[in-house]
Amino acid sequence: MSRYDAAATEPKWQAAWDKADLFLARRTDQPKYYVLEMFPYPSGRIHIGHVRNYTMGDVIARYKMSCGFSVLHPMGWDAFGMPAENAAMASGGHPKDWTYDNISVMRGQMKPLGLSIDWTREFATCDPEYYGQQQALFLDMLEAGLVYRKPAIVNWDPVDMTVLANEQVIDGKGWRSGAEVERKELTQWAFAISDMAEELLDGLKGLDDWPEKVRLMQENWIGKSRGLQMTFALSAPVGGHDGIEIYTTRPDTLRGASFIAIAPEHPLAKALAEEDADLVAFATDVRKGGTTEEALEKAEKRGYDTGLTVENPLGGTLPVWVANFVLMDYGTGAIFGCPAHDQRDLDFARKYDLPVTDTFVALDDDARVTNTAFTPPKTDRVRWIDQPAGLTEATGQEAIDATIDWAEAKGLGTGKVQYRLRDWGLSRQRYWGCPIPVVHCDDCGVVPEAKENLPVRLPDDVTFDVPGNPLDRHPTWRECACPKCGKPARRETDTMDTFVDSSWYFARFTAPRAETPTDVDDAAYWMNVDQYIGGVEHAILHLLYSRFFARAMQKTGHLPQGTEEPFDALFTQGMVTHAIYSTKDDKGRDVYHLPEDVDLDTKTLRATGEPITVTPPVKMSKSKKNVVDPMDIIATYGADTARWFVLSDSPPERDVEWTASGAEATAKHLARVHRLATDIERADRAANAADADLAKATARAIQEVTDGIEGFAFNKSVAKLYEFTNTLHKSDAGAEARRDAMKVLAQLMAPMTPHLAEEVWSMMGGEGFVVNAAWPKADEALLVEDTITLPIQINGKKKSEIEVAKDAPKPEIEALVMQDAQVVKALDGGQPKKLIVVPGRIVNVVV
RNA sequence: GCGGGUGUGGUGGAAUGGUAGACACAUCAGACUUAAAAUCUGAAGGGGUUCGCCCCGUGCGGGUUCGAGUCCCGCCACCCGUACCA
Repeated sequence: MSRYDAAATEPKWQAAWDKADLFLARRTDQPKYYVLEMFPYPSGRIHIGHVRNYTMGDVIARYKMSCGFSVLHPMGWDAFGMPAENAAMASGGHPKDWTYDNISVMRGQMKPLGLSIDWTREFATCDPEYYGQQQALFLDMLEAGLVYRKPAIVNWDPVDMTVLANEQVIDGKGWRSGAEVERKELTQWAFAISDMAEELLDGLKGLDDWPEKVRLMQENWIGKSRGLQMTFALSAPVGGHDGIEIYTTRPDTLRGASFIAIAPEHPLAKALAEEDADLVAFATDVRKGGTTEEALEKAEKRGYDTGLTVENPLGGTLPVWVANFVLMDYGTGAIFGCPAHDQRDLDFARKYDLPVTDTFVALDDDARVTNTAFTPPKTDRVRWIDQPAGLTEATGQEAIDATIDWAEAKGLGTGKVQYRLRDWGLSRQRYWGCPIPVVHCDDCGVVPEAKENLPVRLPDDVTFDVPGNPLDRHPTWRECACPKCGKPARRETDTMDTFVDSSWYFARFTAPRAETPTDVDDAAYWMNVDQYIGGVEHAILHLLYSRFFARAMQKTGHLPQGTEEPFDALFTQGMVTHAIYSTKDDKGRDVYHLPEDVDLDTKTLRATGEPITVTPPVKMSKSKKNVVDPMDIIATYGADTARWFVLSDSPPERDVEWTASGAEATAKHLARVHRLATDIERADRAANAADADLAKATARAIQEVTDGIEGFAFNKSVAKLYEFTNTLHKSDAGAEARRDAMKVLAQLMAPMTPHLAEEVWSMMGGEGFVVNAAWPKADEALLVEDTITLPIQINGKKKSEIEVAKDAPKPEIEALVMQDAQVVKALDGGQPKKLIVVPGRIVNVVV
């Protein structure tokens, strides 16, 4: 008997599929199905997370093909971004070469997986054909008022004189220079996504096939809140200001206000700074550090007393402080602080010795705030102390609404809806991205490039030997003619955020070679994406930006109606994590090592014997070197083993810590299936009584495996396939019955292990390709069981069981239960306190 | 800090509020073999046992229920995101 030879079989079937153009997406009169996995960044080599992601998509794509859909399953490359420039800096090459080389390596690694991808649609976002269309989109969005320029804060490295990504700021210091990073304001292009906040929030309601958690995260990110905007009059006008406009989501706590805090960038703070050197020093000092929300939130809360006061409408005055925790971006850049009911305000008040005034107390507890702010949920009822709107007992939310009404009636302020969502700054001071197609003209100002001049191509002759944007220092690239007046002008040297590239690629796949960003006919046929699959790390930004782009593309005529929500169903797979292995260099910095370079038994580096530090598993990333190359599994055991292996065991939405142990056992199982097929091929046993049992098991397998695929529980489908294989293996049924069951097994395995499935299908005399064969349907009649086993619990613990007819009436079951030896023993002659019969499920006897 | 999630045997995991541990991995035992590999068969949560069974057990502490891995409250640990990593 010959062993199953994956190395020979897999290329054979891949060639056959190619020859038949099996995966070419065609517009037909069948219903269409668009499966998309988030496209990869070409980091160099595929990792196991990719295999997991693309195998899942392939299972769906092949399953839907079998179900009679015309399937679109494309692949491309999210090819712009920082790592290419970092590589150029580190090793002197060119980002373009690095990127295209990586793409070709990764494509070469993906092809052997036998994915049902229409490779004719492949593109990379760094292809001028793609980014040129993106520039056209940008110009249309500019015209439609969806893009504008505004000041934005960036991480500034004062030594390298360059803007840093958040990732490049480590503990508040520049990653290369080590200099303390400052927050600096630059004029940047931004998409007006916050204008669509309400729409984007509202749209979430219809996304029934998205994970609830993703919708929740997006909802919280958009952060709609209703609050009060009001102006506190300054006791004495200063620098042209006679009041401070604040925004608060807790106007109900106005009585507890003990100070006003304004952002260091607030116009009043800036005005005061002109004559106050100490304030300048304070503002400069608190500007140190990175721009992330996390860094800002975790930074020590610090303030500067301006000495100014404002009039409190409830009587008295409040001091005005400049505080580092007030953000100019949100609301009005000014707040009132209520220490009793906000921990941050309380910490601030204790630090600077400001009063703490309770506004409300718990219903059943008069305790006043000391060192922990009292912040019950807004839905809890509390007892109010001298509430401005006159409430005595009410929930926080009721009090907020009442206080806004009260303030509006008294003319103190107005209720206002605010969103946490900020506009999307898209300018990047980097080379390897899509050039922003505008020109700066001394006479005409900012002028859009003419569409006939697109694409604005990146120059190839650039170097990365010094920090900063090579486009900025290129000798000639900036120089151009103003599209409006024709005079010499300068190109914009900023490029676009790479999130722009990934915000419309799904639309481009519907017509990847069109001369316009999309072909509306093709988009109308293929959109929306029926099933989108990707990492949960994209739950907010990428998905929100794509939802915004779909709307923007509709407004600019690039997408048809009905595409506002471009992803009908979303599945977020868990992270593939792995421990990190590191040593220290002579400067005490971490040096990371690949898992294959490490001896885990001795916890040392194989090459040098140096002891390593093992850090608990986190998301695989190239920079931490905690990546595992799936190619060894593919090379050793074949693609089907790799595919089956990543699908089995772990539920797809859960994070998995990667371990390759077990790959061999997977390969053995697939060989066993092949052996079983060989066996069945040769068998000639006559039909017999076991045939019916096998038919039943087959029906159940169809049912359960299909349910698993439909429900993205591939691990359960795999478990059922193991079970069915064991059943078939042990079955005494006749040759024909076993052959029929084996054909079904091949079909059910086909989405997961397509090569082996084709092989077995052809051995069993199946017609054509298994992927084209209609998906098997379970015979309903065979799924029904006549008798069931009913467990008997005594006081909630299982003690016994009885066999009953499926539809046995309750009295009959009760009678049987009362005769059960265990029950008789437990009752000891008495009567049960309670007898609970759940038909078809369980019996509980309470004694 | 904030938002979201996860936690079950040695391991990955299964379980519409209803038999906890399906299905696998690793392990052990047996068959086949001169031997090994491969293959096949079987055992197995932990502890106790008079071999009938009994007790304990789903991160921790409470609660609801005839019945909780599942629902509620309070913790702990880890993961993802936190707007310039992609």
